[in-house]
Amino acid sequence: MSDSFGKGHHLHLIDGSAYIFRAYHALPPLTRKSDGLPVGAVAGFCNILWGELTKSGREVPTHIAVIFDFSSKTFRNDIYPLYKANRPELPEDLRPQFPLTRAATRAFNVACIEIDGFEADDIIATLARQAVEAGGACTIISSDKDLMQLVGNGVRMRDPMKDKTIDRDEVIEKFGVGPERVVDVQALAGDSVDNVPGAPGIGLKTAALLINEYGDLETLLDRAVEIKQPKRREALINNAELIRISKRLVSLDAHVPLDFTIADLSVLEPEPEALLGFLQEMEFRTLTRRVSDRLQVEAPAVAETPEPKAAAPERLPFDHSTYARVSDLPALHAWADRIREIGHVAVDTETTSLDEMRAELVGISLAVDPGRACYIPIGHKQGGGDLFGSTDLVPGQLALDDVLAVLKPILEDPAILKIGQNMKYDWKIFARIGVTVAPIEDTMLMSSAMYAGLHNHGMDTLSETYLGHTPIPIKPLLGSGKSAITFDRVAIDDAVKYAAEDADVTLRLWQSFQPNLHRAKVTTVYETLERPLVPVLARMEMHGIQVDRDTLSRMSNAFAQKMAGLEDEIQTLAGDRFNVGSPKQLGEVLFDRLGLPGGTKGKTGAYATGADVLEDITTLEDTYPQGAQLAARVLDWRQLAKLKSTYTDALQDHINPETGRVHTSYSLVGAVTGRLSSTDPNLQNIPIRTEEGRRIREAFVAPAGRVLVSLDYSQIELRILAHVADIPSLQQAFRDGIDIHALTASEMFSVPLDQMTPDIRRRAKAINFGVIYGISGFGLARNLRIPRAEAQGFIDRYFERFPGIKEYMSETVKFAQGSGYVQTLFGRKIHTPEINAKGPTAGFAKRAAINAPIQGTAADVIRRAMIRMPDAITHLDAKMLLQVHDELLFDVAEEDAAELTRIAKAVMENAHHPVLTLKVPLTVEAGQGLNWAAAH
DNA sequence: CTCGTCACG
DNA sequence: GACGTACGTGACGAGT
Repeated sequence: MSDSFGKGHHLHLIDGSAYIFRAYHALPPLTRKSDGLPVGAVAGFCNILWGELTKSGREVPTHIAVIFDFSSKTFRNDIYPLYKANRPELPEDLRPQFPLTRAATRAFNVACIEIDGFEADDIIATLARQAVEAGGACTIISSDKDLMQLVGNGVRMRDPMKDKTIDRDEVIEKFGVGPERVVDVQALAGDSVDNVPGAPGIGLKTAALLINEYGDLETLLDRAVEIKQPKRREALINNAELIRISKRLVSLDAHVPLDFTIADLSVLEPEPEALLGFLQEMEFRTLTRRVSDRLQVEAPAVAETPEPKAAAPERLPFDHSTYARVSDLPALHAWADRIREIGHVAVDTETTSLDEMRAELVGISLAVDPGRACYIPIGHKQGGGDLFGSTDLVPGQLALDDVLAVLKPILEDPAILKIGQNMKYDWKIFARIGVTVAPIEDTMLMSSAMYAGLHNHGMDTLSETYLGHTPIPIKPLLGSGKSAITFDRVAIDDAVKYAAEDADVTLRLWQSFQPNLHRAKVTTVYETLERPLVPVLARMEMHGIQVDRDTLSRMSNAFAQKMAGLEDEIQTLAGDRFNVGSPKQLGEVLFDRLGLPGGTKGKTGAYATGADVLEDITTLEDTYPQGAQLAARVLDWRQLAKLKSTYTDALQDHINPETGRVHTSYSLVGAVTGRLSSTDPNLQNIPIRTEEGRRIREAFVAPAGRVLVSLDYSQIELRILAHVADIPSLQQAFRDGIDIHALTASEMFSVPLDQMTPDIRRRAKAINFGVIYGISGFGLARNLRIPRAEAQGFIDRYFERFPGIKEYMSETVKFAQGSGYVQTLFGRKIHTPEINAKGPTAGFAKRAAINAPIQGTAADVIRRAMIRMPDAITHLDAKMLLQVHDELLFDVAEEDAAELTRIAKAVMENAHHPVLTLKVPLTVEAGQGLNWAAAH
């Protein structure tokens, strides 16, 4: 501990107010159980602060402080009374938490600083300056752009949420100028959130442009008359005083009088009693446990303190040395006995591959109580991973058959719960050796039901977030790259620790999640939409779909030839050889060499060359014939390159040599809305929109004597929208089976249905989709390639015709802002932690919040259909193969095709019953054929 | 390992 | 006359 500050020392300054707001908006409104005191923001604040204090790495501070705003009135209000005048009122349940966050900071034994008349940012500026002048380093932990002017000369920032360092480069990326000119740019651009006026009509982009051209703000104002654009010139000349005031508002005061020195801020260990006392008073169970765990480890003297122990008696630290290795049958039977006694067990399998269809079982781990877990090695091999690793088994392992003789009855026992993290994986591994695991619990799915939108649901995240424990990483065991080994080459002693810990973590997560599932009111979601889908998906994946290698291979060759031809043409047009697949090189050819207009560089400094850009260039035939042709060829080449690399080439590699079929893997938690996602390979994005791409579906075939049947929901999201937004005319149209886009067009543009033109219908269709996505004038304008004003006109008229839509949108956003989540009609929750953010993030969050209930309800509907499907079609020779969001694909014996279509259609159309009655019918369209293209 | 691009609903 | 925007995904090649 140091009582000075200077060279070699490192000061961390935490922007406390920012923490509070992030914490408040990121968490559901938590209250203290005993008296209902709102403490959500305090809880989040403590979690972030504790994370910051226990962070390990090279950037460990020697000195630290949390800085807060004292009040909303500061010296800036004397300069400009309207400063921050349009800030929304503080939420009622947040205000009382402010003093608590100060108390929390002190409880963690961290200096807590606030000074009347100054913003936290000024104090941070002052301390950062002093730190650098004393020869030390300073890291500001905040993502506030107003602090970016301080970066440089030994001062850096770190965004605590993204854990991203903000250095000079990031500042330039954000403001277009270095830190020393940031205030000039801010003074010009103003800030609507803080009510800094700036120059009217000048935004960040223009401001940076001007400052870069003239050097600094004063020079710019002096020479404003030279500016060519009349609007800009007038804006600067007429508002010079306002701009200077703005600069004073955004400039931080680095000379705030302080009654302490940096030396007083040295890092101190928390006093266990004070800290645990505070946390217990707040009734933060998890954090109390986590802190007491940690302090016991680091400060053994505290272990005797009886208080914290009593607070979390059930919590055991993770101790890898207690995990058992099971090498003989008596030991295995002892574990089996304990499992039968308590009726549940956490299970995890270790294998040689992440691909369940090729993975070989290496071992099984079991956990029965927290801290009580074992690993049963079965397939570990000799030879530690060198190239000539033998195929001899390591001695001292039980044989698979002997293990299964004991475990199969347990794994299939309807009275014993099998708990896993991502159970679909283990289910498939066991299924391949003849064991059908049931009933199951899955901590990953529980997390997804409770916390979708807040974080991912991997075991590491869950363990860190809810157990305060970082599991042993797999990387050091397996290595990486060329020298990577498979799990069967891992030393058994290491494997025991790693594998048993996974089961232990899973068990503890399950215990901690159980009560929360009810509290979050998502038990039904978990039990009816998540858990039962596991065996359904596992069977679909294992069955796979037949893909014809020859068809793909022929297409690959044809594509390669066409591409070579196009490449020649492109090189000729360009006058030089370059890599057509490189967007960077292509951009240089188009915009530098050929001098085409419209070249815009993105933030990485590369020209944008996306399809929309290239399409615009193709229209310049008269002025730039060469460039227009080149762009057209590149578009063709790109399409072929995509089809070849992603589909015709890659799919061949995914044909399983044993089954001759392609086995995708669905993720139940990949999408926050509840949609599935598909990987390795992704079979949910096989081409269909272009004729050339569509032919790839001809390679997905039915075996001899069978056919593929495709059933897809017609307009399911629009139907759900018509229901939730309660639009009678749209609902009636769906009931009458009228073309919904044509009807929309007719209502909006007052064109009778029998006089509808394809173009008007196309526009209405774009608007209908836009609404589902949280429409904006900008987005629609870009999609339809029409002026923004016209697009806005369409939207206005749409809202006029269908007022329920606007109401739904604002109600949904309002709900999200109040609660932090939105819900589907089946109760699935999707959290929206960014909904109260400021800036462009808010726009994203709002649109996502509008879309999620619609997309999510549709996802729930097809999940329900899939779960019911197997029982509905048992009497038929048919298999469900694929799901593509609103489509199910079946493989069925020819003679059963008609019956399957009838039944599966009925299951899908009634999937929402009985829990939900919609004011619109759900309809399903069917097709069948010998391949997927023909079935659609 | 990130970015740009593009395939799907 | 721009803070910046349609929603949700996964895979590939290029380039760092």
